[in-house]
Amino acid sequence: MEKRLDRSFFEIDALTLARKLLGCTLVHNGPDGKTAGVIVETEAYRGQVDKAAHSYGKKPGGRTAVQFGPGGYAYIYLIYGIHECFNVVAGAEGEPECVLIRALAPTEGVPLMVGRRHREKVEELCSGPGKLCKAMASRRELYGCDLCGEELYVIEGAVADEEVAATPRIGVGYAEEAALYPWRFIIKESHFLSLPYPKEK
DNA sequence: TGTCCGATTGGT
DNA sequence: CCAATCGGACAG
Repeated sequence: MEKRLDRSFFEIDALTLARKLLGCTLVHNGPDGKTAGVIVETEAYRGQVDKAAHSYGKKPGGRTAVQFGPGGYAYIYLIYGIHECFNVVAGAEGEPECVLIRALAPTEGVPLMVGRRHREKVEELCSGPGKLCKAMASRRELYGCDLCGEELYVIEGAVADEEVAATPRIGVGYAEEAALYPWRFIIKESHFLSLPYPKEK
């Protein structure tokens, strides 16, 4: 029944991985308990060709070091001095790519999430990159954590193309031409997105 | 060493 | 609309 994704699943380009992660379930099995949610919103970042990526034009080392390693590890960084964002490293060794997880539909550990977030509504527990990190206790201590391990892992899942939309990424207006790349993927009808998807006519 | 600013969020 | 809050990136 429940199958955990193995290393090979993550060893592909970030664009492909971002799409394939929709419908999969991210699990955090930490000291305080277990939380999990279905991935409903992702964004691809490709360091070799993408001005919006932290690893763009960079050599291995520093904040993005883990991105240069093999796929299937956690890239977590501090944003605005306050929040943290969780990414899945994509691609093979030497390819600095990753997928930002932007929203989840909670499936397990909701009371734990409520306690960590100080919010009651399930729809708002994980509806943004910083929110889901807080809800799942993804602190920077998990930087470089193996996603094929026991504390952090992903369960296989899928969604049909008709349920998916691709849009420009959020908050990357500074990235010139890359700002318009349709590298954000969402499950359109999900009620757990960071931004509502406009009604189709 | 110093300054600038962000892959955000929550409260005015 | 705006403050919070800090480390990475880059200029000097």
